[in-house]
Amino acid sequence: MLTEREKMILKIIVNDYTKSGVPVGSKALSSQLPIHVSSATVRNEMAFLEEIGLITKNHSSSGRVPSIEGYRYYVDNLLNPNPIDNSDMMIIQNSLSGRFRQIDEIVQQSADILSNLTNYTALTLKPEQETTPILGSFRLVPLGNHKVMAILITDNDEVVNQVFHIDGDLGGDKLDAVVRMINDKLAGKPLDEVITKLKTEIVPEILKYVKNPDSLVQTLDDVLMQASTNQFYIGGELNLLSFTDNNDISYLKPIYSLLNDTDDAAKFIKSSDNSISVQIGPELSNDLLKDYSIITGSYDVGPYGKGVIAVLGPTRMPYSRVIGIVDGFRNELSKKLRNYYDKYNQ
Amino acid sequence: MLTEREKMILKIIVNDYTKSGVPVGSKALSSQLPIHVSSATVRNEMAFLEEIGLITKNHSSSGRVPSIEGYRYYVDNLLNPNPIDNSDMMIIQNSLSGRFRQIDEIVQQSADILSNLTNYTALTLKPEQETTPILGSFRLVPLGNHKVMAILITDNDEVVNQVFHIDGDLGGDKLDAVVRMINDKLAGKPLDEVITKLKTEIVPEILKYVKNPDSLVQTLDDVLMQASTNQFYIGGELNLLSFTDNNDISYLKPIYSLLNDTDDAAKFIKSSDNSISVQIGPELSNDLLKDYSIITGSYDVGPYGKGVIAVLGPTRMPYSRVIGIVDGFRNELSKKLRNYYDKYNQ
DNA sequence: CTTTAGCAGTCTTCTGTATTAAGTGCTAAC
DNA sequence: GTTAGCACTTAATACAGAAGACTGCTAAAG
Repeated sequence: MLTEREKMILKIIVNDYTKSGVPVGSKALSSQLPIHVSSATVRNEMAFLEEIGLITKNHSSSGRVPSIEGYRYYVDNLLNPNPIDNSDMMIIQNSLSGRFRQIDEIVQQSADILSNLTNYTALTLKPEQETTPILGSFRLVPLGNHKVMAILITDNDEVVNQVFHIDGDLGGDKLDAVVRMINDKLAGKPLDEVITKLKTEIVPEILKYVKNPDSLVQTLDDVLMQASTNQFYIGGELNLLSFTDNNDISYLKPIYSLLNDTDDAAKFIKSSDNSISVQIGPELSNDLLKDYSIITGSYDVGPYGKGVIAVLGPTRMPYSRVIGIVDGFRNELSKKLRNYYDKYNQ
Repeated sequence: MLTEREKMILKIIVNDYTKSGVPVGSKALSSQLPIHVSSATVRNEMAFLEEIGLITKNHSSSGRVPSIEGYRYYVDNLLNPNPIDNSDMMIIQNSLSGRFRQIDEIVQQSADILSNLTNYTALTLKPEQETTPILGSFRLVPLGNHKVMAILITDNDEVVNQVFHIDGDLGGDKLDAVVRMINDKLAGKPLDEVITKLKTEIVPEILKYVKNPDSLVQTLDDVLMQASTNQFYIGGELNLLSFTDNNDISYLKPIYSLLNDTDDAAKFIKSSDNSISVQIGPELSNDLLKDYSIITGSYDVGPYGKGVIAVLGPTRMPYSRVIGIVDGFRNELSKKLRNYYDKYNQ
């Protein structure tokens, strides 16, 4: 347990350092403390904080910077989240107030807004129910010229489509028969079950109608996969450049490919609980991200599931400001999306 | 008119400099010349080449680098395009040999392959006819739950779709009536004409069937716009970082937004003629690109129009190698796409 | 027992200087 | 026309010294 004064000192160190990026020394610190103590006293306290591992120094005569444990202590015990700026809130509300045709658009745009507000990189994940989505219905629309569009609709408002070509002639009535068969067998079933049944039950049936079902089956598989993997958006990727110290391309490339791999990236921002969580550097257990922190906030669309927004920034980021923004944003987004769902999905 | 020896010297300067990035001096140059002359002689020649503006130096005692005019002379008169590597050709053929469902996929993937081969940034444009595309047909597919998908098919194999919501109830028969009306009036007409007629002729008609046609009309407009603007793909955006000297984010950001603006970027790679063209630095007439060159090559899909592939690299890029790659690539792509069209669009 | 002033010592950063290496231009001889 | 030789220019590198920012420790004061 730290004394009040030690807490104050740690707090100022974190605040100063995240603002300036310069290690903070005893003199500057003592002048900022609300109680009057000399720099020598502060030095004693700092020596103690270093001993217990909350701060470190770069070399023997430099100021101190927070250690990972120091950040953790700060985030858990010291930080009081800045309430979000009025102007920032206006920006959020304005950008979310436009017309949207699909959830994807809102969630995608959210990534851009969030990255603009923070000047970091933002990641957003669409709302998702606890259970696997359920196949609503399935369509095949002939477009003429051997082209067919496959459309898949899930119970959570997701529409996935893909155009493919079919060899030989296939009349609209045959397509209708295939569609009826598939819907009879699979509508109302969870997608993972649909995926397995596609191979075992559907393919043999399709053979009755279509001679060469390869492209149809492949397309079915594709749209199913697309509907069942969780969609993931990134905003402000370029900002990584400005907040990474090591401005070296060979260093950044693997980070970019990490971010663009949906599965990998999604696992960093799956927030366990209901609100805001902060993961700092090594806590992300990926060596590439050891100098970065991720702040995740989940947003809640009631019966339609939960989504996640997240900000990726340097470990030395102004946590209280960013947490305030993420919190404000997730609340607005929840509101907006509930509205959207209520309007169209009664 | 330059003498043979002057040409050789200029050629070696460009070759050396594009390879190493280091200004080239008289001594290194003389040792590379096929005829034996002393460095002093070379110095005399270089002084002349500088006088007529083909090379410059950074400071009074540095080696020489090609000027923009020097590059231009080299590209126009000196360069003999490397035939493409066998291994590179294999890579191209392999990546283009997979199954593709839509043109977009091939063209998009081409940008990635091309950027990988060159380590620069690649831009690709879909094939386009000389005349505006023609509206093939138009569909509205009810998806249930107030959702409707609009699908637009053009005569050049383009399929554009968008989901929108419709207030109130709108039975399938009403939708069918709207679709029939639109197709009757507009099918077979060029898209630009369709766009203007949408507002004047179609909207009043739609009002007969739908009370609140806003979202429908907006969607029609969107898909039309999407189908009539030329699609544009970028590969290897990140490579910009590694070949830009000034690794400064504030310098790169405007370039990225320039590249991501379809209209702006497309105008740089509209190639006038039928083959390969090279635009060097200031010739691009955009100050942001003054240190970059663009090599464009058009590919030809016969009656289905022409597309463009392009490579964006630094002015000091190995032109002969890159030109070889672009040329090899456009030939393969032409073949592949003709194949594709022949197969499905008889 | 805590706080403080003072001071020696450490390390970074900045500045100026010297040195080296690469390359040019010019001149005079071949 | 070509070449050798030399003086001159500039960038890059290395080094030394000074300044500045801190720390840790000690000893005195509260």
